[in-house]
Amino acid sequence: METVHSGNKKITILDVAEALNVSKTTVSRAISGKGRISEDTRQKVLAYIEANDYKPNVIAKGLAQKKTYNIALVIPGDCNLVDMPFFQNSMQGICEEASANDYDVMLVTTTGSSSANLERMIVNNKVDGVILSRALVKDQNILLLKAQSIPFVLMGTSQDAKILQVDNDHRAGCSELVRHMLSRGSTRIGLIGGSRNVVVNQTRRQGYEDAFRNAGIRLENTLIFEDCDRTDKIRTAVERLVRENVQGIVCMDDVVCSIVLQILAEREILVPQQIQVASFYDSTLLKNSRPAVTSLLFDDKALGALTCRVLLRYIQGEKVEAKTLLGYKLVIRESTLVC
Amino acid sequence: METVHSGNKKITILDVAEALNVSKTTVSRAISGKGRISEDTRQKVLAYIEANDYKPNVIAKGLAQKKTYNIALVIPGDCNLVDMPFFQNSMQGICEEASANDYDVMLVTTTGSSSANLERMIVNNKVDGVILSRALVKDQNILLLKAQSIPFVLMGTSQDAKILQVDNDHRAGCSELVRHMLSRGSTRIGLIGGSRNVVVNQTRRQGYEDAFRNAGIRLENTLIFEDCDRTDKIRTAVERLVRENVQGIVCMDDVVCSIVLQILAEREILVPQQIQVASFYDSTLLKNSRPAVTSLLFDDKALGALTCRVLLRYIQGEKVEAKTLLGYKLVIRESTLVC
DNA sequence: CTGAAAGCGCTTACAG
DNA sequence: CTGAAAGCGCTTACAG
Repeated sequence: METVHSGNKKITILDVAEALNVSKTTVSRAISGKGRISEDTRQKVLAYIEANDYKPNVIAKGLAQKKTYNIALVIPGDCNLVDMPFFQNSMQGICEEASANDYDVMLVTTTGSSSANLERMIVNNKVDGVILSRALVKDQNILLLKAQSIPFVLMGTSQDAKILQVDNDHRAGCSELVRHMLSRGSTRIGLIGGSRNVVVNQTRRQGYEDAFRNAGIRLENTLIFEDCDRTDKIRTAVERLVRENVQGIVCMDDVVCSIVLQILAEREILVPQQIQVASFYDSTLLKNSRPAVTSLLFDDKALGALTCRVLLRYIQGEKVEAKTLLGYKLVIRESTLVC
Repeated sequence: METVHSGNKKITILDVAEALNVSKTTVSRAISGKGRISEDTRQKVLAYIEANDYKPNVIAKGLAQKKTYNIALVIPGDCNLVDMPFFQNSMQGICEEASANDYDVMLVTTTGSSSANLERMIVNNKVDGVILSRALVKDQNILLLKAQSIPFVLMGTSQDAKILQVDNDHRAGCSELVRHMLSRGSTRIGLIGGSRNVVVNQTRRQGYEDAFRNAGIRLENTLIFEDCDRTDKIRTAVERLVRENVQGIVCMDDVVCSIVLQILAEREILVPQQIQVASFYDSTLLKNSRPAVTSLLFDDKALGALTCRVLLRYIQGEKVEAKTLLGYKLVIRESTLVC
């Protein structure tokens, strides 16, 4: 049993079987741990494999088992800067978790309307399951995945209880943030929201509403601006809110927030003295802003890892939670500190 | 030849062969287009496949051909916000190009020091080639890929001429940008640069130096600040440059630039009247900044697509350019418009 | 032009 | 406890 590093010729299961004078079956069993095998031969095989650097061909293994050991990660091709840290961080969590379970991650980008790339991946049998990284209100990808009846989990929230979901608890988080602002005598807190077609924006809005309800303060619809996905719309919203004499503005995300801060600065409105400002999502974008902005902090990497774990468990036939919510951290900074 | 949509039982090559009373070989040939086959039977097979929605199992095909029809995309797990649009956009270009060639993209995140995930992917035989999305000066991944002698192309620049490379022409772009600033009487333009361990930062610096050389202006090393990867370092650099009475500051990227703008604003230094500012990289981050910032614009999606195309051609044994540079666009905005 | 057969590198009943 | 054989779904010399 000598160690041979014979260039880059890949060694196969047959090679190790012959070298050890056992059958392929035995080698396979030693590796997989399935089936009866004596501890002796098992160690012998493992030692040889270790010494000769044998790596089973996962593709062949998959073919025999009708598995691929791949999962697909679907990310929207059209997301904006503010969403990127989320995708980036969750992506890393997913990759690491997958790796740890000997799975690999296939990347699929979809463009809002078309799920063509995802469909191709599925009909080509290249994946055992799928992670969706964002839900739209009417989601093509979800429709497709259900039709194909392929295991998938949504890293986000859906009204459809039959869909496996893992998400940050945006609703509770946003509610607590707004409660924080309402608790200091303020009753008029405006909301500048994002696209209503994106589920998470709806969820955040619900959190906003919860806070008012819990505090027994009447919700004024004139203080809520949705679909603010462009600077001009945000500008209009800010101007209206200023005219409405709001005591605070909550922004759907950091990009919205940085624009809001800028508009307020132009109009020489002091934050937080005249108007408090907070963001529902904390990225590095606001790290250098003055004043520092109160916002919610989520652990996106952990979210990705957990989502991946749920999918893999589901694929392996284990029982999984239908819906899991992860915690948040309310980070109070200067922008909501009224003296 | 009736169309059957029999639930979700996947149909195999054997099924279509039997239905048509031909051999698997014939079906295979009709699909691949390889080998002699009568146009008649070819059409017959193709029609049946179309009607019955047969999709060849790419995994099995790959096993037989010792291919995977997958490529790996390596992205750094530790990149900061400013790099994300680049990764996001190039990623999309890569995915689309791969899809168009019936290839799929596997995602690998690496953490500076460790190439473990990449290595796993390779020894597991899961990919035919690799795209590297960033080069470090001492790059672990490159070392690994060379050792494994697996096809790869770098979406970036390397001194090593033996590495296939596709990159934006950062050097020419940066040179032109600095020339633009020098051409208006200014001779003292400072540089605030990023990590010296990242190759592209070196390339940008070369462009900066080229501009001085071409203009016959002496380069002052006291105006060059590198490794400015934290706010405090940037602050120090800006303060020194202000004391040096520079007429302009070029920033390595948009994050650096937005911080620089902020610091100048705090000190009530007018841009561009007192100091011009420009960025070597244009992202959406500066879209809303006042004044609008002059910077370079690259087509990252096209870069990704081309990189992917080069890799696929190389894998298929075609001749490819050793190094390709893509163009840029100098976008002149208010921040460098001195009257 | 077409097909039988061997093979890609594994797994897994089945038999012993 | 171990192995021969069939099979996963394809491709591709080889022979006709």
